[in-house]
Amino acid sequence: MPTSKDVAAAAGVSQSTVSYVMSGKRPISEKTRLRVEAAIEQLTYRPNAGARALASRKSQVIGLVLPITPEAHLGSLMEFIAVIAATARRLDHDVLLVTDEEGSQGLERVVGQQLCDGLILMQVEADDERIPVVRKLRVPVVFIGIPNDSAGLNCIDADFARAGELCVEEMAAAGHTSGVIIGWRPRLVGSRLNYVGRFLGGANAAAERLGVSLNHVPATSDRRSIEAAVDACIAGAEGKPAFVSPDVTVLELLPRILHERGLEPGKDASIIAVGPTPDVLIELQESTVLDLQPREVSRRAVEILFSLMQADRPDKDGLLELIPPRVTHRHGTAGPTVPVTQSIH
Amino acid sequence: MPTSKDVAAAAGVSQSTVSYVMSGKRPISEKTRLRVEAAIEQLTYRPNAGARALASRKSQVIGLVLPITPEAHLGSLMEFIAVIAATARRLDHDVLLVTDEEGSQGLERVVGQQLCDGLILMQVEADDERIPVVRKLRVPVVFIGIPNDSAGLNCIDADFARAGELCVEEMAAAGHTSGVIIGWRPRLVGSRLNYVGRFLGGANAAAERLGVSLNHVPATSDRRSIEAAVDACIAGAEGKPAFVSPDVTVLELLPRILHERGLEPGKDASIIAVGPTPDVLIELQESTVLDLQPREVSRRAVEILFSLMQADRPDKDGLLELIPPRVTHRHGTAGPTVPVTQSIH
DNA sequence: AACCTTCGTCGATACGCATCGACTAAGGCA
DNA sequence: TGCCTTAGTCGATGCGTATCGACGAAGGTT
Repeated sequence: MPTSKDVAAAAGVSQSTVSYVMSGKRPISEKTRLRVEAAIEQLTYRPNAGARALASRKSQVIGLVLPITPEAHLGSLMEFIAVIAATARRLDHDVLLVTDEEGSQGLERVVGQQLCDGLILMQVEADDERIPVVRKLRVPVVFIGIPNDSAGLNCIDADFARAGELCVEEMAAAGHTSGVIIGWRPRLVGSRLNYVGRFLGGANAAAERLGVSLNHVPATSDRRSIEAAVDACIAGAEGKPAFVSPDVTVLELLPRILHERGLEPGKDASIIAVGPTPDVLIELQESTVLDLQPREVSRRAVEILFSLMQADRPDKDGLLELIPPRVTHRHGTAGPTVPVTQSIH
Repeated sequence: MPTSKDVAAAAGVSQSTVSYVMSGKRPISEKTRLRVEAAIEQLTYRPNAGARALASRKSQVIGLVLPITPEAHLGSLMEFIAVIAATARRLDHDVLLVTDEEGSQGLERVVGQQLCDGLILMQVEADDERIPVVRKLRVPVVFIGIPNDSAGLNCIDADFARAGELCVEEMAAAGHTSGVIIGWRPRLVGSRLNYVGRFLGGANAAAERLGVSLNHVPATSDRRSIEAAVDACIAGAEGKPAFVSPDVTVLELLPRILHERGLEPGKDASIIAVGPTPDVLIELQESTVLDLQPREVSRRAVEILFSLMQADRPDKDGLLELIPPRVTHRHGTAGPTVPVTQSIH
């Protein structure tokens, strides 16, 4: 493997000049720069990451910490990861995977070894056991998710409370006076991931404010219990019933179930989908869609981390950023149509 | 951050002694070793990864290369990643994520920078464009997936051909003379990921050998087209029909569709599930299940990579390892039951 | 008794890069 | 003309670790 010394020799300059050409931290004459760049090209020189990290005290790597919990939806996790990796690369950094087999010791290890210049923590729980560890770390950390005590921490997430509000506001705007939230799976509802609670909190507040009667049942993959929830809502509804759900299976079944009961979505009843995956969307017509913008959340997480890494004093006050959901009204009858109208509240 | 020098001072030995205590590459007296270990513990010393990599020419990191293609099922990808990361950690290495935004240049970069000691490539296509690049790399590489020309490469995957065979053998053993494979999604069938073809090849060969009449249709998420395939199979079947599918949606719908037609799975018809996810399994009773053992594939990929990394001369002949599927016969009527009988062919 | 081996430790060096200080040449200003 | 600044480059040093050679001590062999 060629070193910067080899490049220097090939270009007829000193090693330090090669370094300054690459970093741009001192002025270099056009002529010299071109010679060095040509030598780099010709030798296909790549700076040795270890040496660079040792000398500069920066690894150019960020750590991505993922607890692989059973309640997590692995597919959506993967989407976050992809965006985080791409964004980091755009900022000339790589991503180290830190799974939580080691528990929070893994964090201490990768930071202690100086493998990472910063961390992004995913699947943050309400009372996350990693928080006390993080507070002692000497590198910036960004949480995706909002723990209960977020003081001094840098957190970002989709604004689930606002999403809950929006669902109810949409209902009210469409003339509904009652609706049901067929929510997340029971094990998720009971978990320490608090976004379920944030969503319901927002929804309930809006329901009270707008005079909408709102029920909530957890989702199951069992058709009969979904049908029971639907029927209860229909029976209890004063006017047209409205259905809110973030669950893939529920969203797939809902149109069929409503159809069997002689209700036409978009006319006799409303469906509001929360953060659906693309394949659900294809079949979900005549509905309102809340996009929770996972890609935007991921992108911002990386951007925040970088701004912290560049800051001189990382002892900031902490930061809480909530990405607002996007509301889309879908019309049409079949095929992978695109949204027709879109309103941003 | 404490360094090995600090540890040495605290223990009253030289820095090199600390190094030898950690590596065990030279004999150290019990007494000295305990003193050094106590100092390490007390200072919470962690060797600097950059310095270690620089001096030893090993980064203790493996690169995981994932093209984030739309046809990939992100959830199952994530399962591979989790197992790979855990296995690597058990072997005292970390995992660097290399997404394919940079294309195959990303491989050259991470290896050129000596960020990784080895690579695992996922989502390997029949005629993968990364292959020529890989052949020039100076680090060991393991492919998960089997390209058409695998000569000199180290490849591992589930044995899809054998899985296809097994499906048909299971049919024949259960007395079926005809069946249908409701396969993967069309965009996957048409993609360059060749496991679909390997599966069908194995199935067709076995069908011919055993005199089973076999059809194949791609899967869709559209219930009507699935029903059409089922009806065609029922109509064309001489005896009881058999249904094979790897698709989540199809497997969820199949029992219901059969039931509507008065057929009872396990009695009047057979369902063979190929590599289903846990949530599908919960509802899939009275069926035969082929576990493609993704965790075993991931684990072996890492193990093979390590054996290559430890080998002195990496210019081996290449290696092709296929993990046999596991066949399970499921009985029972409801709930997350465990398999009752299991046969390994 | 002379010699050889093994054990246990130390000092010195190299790994490849970033960075600081120093130096020269050239230009600006009085 | 003399002084000061800036551009452009080089040499030297340090980052923290692994590893090689050397060395004394202890034990074993003839």
